Amino acid sequence: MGKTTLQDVAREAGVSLATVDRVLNGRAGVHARTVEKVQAAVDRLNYQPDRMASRLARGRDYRFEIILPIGSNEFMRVLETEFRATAERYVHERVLLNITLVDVFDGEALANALEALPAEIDGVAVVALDHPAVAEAINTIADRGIAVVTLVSDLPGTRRAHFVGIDNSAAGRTAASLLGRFLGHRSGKVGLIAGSLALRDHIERQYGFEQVVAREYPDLEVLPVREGRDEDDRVRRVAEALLAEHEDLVGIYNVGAGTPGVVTALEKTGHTRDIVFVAHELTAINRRNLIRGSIDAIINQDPGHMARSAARILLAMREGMEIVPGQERIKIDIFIRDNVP
Amino acid sequence: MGKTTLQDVAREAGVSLATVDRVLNGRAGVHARTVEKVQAAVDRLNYQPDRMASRLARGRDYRFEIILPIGSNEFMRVLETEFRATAERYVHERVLLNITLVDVFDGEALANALEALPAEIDGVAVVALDHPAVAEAINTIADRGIAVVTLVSDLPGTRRAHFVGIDNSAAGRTAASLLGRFLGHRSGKVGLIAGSLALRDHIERQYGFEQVVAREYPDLEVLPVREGRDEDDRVRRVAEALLAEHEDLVGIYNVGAGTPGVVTALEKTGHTRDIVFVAHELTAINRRNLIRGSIDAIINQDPGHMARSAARILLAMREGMEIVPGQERIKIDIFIRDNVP
DNA sequence: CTGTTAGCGCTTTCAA
DNA sequence: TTGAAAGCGCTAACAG
Repeated sequence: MGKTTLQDVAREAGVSLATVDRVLNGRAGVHARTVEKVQAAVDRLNYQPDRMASRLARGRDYRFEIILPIGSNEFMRVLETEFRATAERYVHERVLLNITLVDVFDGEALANALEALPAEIDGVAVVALDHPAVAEAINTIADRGIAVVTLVSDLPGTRRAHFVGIDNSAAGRTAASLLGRFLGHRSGKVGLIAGSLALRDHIERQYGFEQVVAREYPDLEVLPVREGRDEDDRVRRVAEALLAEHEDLVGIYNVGAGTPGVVTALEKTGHTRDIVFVAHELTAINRRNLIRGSIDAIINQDPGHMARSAARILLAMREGMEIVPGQERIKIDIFIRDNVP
Repeated sequence: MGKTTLQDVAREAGVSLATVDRVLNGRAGVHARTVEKVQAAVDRLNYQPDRMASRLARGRDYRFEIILPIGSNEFMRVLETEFRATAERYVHERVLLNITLVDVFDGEALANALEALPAEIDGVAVVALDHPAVAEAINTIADRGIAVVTLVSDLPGTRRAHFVGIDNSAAGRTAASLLGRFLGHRSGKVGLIAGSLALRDHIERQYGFEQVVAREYPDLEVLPVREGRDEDDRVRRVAEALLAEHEDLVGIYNVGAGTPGVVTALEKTGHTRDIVFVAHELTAINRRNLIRGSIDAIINQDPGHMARSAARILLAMREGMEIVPGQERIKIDIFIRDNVP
């Protein structure tokens, strides 16, 4: 029961309301002995603060910064839209979400954006590139007392408090399973296209994929990964090269964005039926291609879920809720032709 | 901005706080002309109530009833656990979730349980059987002013306010796609086992399944559905019969619960490798069998998500938020051997 | 039918 | 270093 209130604690500790508030919120200027007395009372009564009341009384807004990749990557655009929707919902609860777009493929730029953040902000969610400058920037602002949450692509080893995203190794393993089973033990080569080898989520997917192919589908040969920068056109050229160079290509796994590029390549060369193509992220464009049959399966991370989770975690950390640092795993959805929403 | 408060509206309308509160919460005893004045002021100022403040001030608890099937159906037990967890989280927000277990396969019993609900409760979530008595009971309590939400299995045509669950036709279609593609165009018979033909979710899955097989996999013959009552033992016997009667059986789709029964049948007859088996609900037991290879794919509805959604909707309806009556679609998750969590 | 008033549990000046 | 008191936006008696 949330029955015990601040009042009860104050009485029990023999101090005033304000003092209890001070120790509970770690505000300075309280005698060590008093702190202890209050702590003891809190424990004894098993006091649980009422967040509704506290938010009401505070009046001030929370400010969070969301840093997303700029560019044509459709998934990121959807994610942005979801964050805007989340922001709207939260506006009535006194929390402000500000969205900033930066070039994530440029480590220095990302690091600068991070360090340029005003000191008053309460937290930041960022799609992180695996670059030394970025890691350093994250540590810097984390030390400044800002809660940092990595989004989509993690940066373990830094002092980020949380990661919100899918289990990318599992996603890669799933891609391999799907591709392998859809192929029905045909043998041949499989091409992999990633956005960048400095994007940890892509690398993890690749590892997961290769691991399952090695174990379960030894008749398949995984070609060396190529980079497509998550841009349709660049990805298309990579796919075309793959198709031209390997006549025994039986499958393609697009690890990152730019799926329409692969579709174009497949269509132009007339390979939509005989090459199994597994992609990521269900966007409007991918959805259409899935239904038309140019994509065999899509492995998805739900952008709405991610945006809401990130906002919730950022807020929870600021409100002093007990958040176990670590990660919030967003579930993987799989779409095949007949279950697209 | 949620800047405008009740005060502002009161001033603008030239009435008191209490009167605004009355019209906003639809309480009786307000002159029609006053109501209009207030409404006008609300519209003019685009007033948005502050739910935190209102919950704080109200003090009273909301009471919701959750009615779930009793029995060994593991998915339902997990759903129950999730509801208990949700209840715990909500206790600090002044909402009480009470869980009642009934035999859902017994329409009369379910209807009685529904009608026996105390009049003071604010809402109920129920896994509905497609039975006339149940439909009537739902209408009765809905007319009594209680918000009714159907869970997992819907009952359209009644005055239930909302349905929380997956798109079961899509689930059935997905099962067919997976089974068909995993079979790689082998031909033969496919057996379907449902819990009961009076469970609408099972029927919808069956339809979706048959539709895709007819359209995409004409070499597959879908056998008439059989009922397994969602009980492991009964399901096992049905599966054994299927196996014994059709030597050209190539696939099984278990539409409802009782999946361990199918696994046992498959193992005893040595058919774990050559028969493709698609099941529903990722529970601890199913998970193990998936990894061991006795199940080829699992289509899941996330019980945690369902419990949280149901609670949220029930609450939102009571707090007068604008909830579009209809359905809250829970996403379908697909699990295959390499992505089980 | 309508207004006044006292809180809900917490934060935040402002004094002491 | 601590306490008293005034709200935050809303609800709910209780008067009028």
